[in-house]
Amino acid sequence: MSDASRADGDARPVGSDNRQAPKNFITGIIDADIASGKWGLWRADEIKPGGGQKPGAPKVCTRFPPEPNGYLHIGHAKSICLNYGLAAAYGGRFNLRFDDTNPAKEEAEYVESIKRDVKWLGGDYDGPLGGGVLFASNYFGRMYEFAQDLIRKGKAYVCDLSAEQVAQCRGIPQKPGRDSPYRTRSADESLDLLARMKAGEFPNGSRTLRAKIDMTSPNLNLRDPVLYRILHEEHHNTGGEWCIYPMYDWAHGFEDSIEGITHSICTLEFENHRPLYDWFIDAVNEGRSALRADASTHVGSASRPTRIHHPQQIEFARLNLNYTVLSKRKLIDLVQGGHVTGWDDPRMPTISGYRRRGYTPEAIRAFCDDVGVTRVNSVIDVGRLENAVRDDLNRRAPRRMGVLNPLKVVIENYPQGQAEHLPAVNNPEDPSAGTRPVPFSRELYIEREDFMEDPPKKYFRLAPGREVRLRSAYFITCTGIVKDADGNITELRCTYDPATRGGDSPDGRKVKATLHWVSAGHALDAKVHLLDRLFTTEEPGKRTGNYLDDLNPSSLSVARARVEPSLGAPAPDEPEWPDGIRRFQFERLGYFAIDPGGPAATSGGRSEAGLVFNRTATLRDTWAREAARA
RNA sequence: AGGGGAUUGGUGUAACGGUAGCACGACUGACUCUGGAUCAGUUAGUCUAGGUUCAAAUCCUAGAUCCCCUGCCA
Repeated sequence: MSDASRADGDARPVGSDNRQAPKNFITGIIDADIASGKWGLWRADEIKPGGGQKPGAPKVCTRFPPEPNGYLHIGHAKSICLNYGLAAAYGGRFNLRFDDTNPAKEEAEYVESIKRDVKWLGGDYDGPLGGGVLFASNYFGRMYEFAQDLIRKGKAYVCDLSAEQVAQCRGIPQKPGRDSPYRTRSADESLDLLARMKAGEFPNGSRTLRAKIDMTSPNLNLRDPVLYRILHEEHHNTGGEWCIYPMYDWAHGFEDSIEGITHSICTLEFENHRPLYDWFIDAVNEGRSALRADASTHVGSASRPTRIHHPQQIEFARLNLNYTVLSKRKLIDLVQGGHVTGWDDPRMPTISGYRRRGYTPEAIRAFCDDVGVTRVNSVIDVGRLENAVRDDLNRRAPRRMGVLNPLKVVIENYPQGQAEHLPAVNNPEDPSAGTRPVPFSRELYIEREDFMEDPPKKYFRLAPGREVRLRSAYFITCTGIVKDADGNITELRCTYDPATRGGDSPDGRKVKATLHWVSAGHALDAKVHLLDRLFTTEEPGKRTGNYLDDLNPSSLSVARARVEPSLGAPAPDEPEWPDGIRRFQFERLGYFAIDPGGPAATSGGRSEAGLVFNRTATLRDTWAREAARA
């Protein structure tokens, strides 16, 4: 669906770049539907002005239907990419619809965060392919009419049983349930009671409206499911208008029906619900006249309305990641328990967390394409996500130098008080990125780990008497070590070879290592958040039953770094990132993004702390692997 | 008296009766002013047992294992 290799960095949404959606079993179903003409063709009057659908092309409509009761996470990203990507690949329509049927748990704040995250990811819900932002609550009136219709048809009844009694009557999978004593209540009485439930005459939990299906069905969802419950609760959209709210199962299929969704894509656990959704639509359609081909002019009549649209539900396996928790409950616990700083903590697997950490939407889309879409429960190695962001940033992120753990180096033969600016390549993957001047002087900092007094054989970096290259600068040779009273190395004395200016030796002599560095007098102070995985085990909680036991105590450590001065303000040749987040590769260290702060950030905001970076990902480090093996 | 799904290298995913392929990882090597990147190569798989067929990952039978379903959550 997306082209993660796009280098121009513009903000085109997923899939609008004419690439085919990755093939999977869902595209197979859609292709077959198109071949059979199942969903018909776009009519001109169905396409909004400027819409991306073509009249006469086969109709494909998808949607992303989140409940606004939390922030979106990487699992939702898979669904967004899938649904938007399908609409894009087939010239269809994509709706963002909030499933806001439970005001007790939903908040407007979440609506805003979800819109932002979907858009950032490329789900362009109000662009050419988008059907806009929609709400289930906008359909409450029609759903209520459908409920009345079922009551009149003898297919639903108001039940006075308590929640416990309903559960009791439902039975267990191996045993049939029992009918509610209210199952035979007259339609007129149910209609009256439902109206009074809606008006708020009864307390929460006192009655429900239930479908009259089959209390002996092996599918528990068909044992007279609850359609409406009484909830005296203010709704973010409808206010106090309703004292009853539809259950998800009752509402969801109608939401898709009303919006003309053709392919209603959801996760595997809803497969058992599909017969119920089909039953609801069929129950409404019973006795109605068929849609005609010229449906635009066919409105039916009051006594015999036309049938409602019957979407096709398709289930796929949700995303699972190792070293990660994705259940909404656990994410809420992490936030409310103070184990992270908020929903957008850069260690969180939320879209806003990844954004703040420096991940790009292109990388997340590439990852979603990469893992594919199937009906098989699987666990994806989180390393693949990390690789996706490395892969994207390697091509696009400008290189800079920063020293996380500084060790002072004095170049003894470099004139005191002198400084020069050496050109450094901005991106070896992209020659057009040019160069930038980097100041060099007598006193420098290098990474403490880049020096060893007594190095093992495979250690290539600086050591007494050894010559290495300073990236884009000079060859230097270590001539002395300065230690404090405790024997800690506090400073290195080196000499440089003026003939190697720029990093090349005219005599062809080789060095085995190139080090990053900064000029002590020119470098900027920066705070760097070194972020690591939030959990130390592949399946958090597997061992003890409590996932919090597997929290990684060192998921966040803070480094006081020294970085090159070009980082202070956006350089003119710095790439423009559509989301405004400045991302870099610190040479030999990894990818880092300037922390944009966030509503939940209590520390780490730029204003109070100066320059703050979040480490997006480390570079692959074969030396670390080698060292660990020894 | 249960019902619904799923099973291909370490991981993920193709192959829809006709050469088991791709990606990631791992391992070798080359190259390199990032121990990065890149390039070349190696590695390793059809849940089990029967059956149908010239031919089975694919069809049939039996079994195994895993996931989902007993909210007035979604």
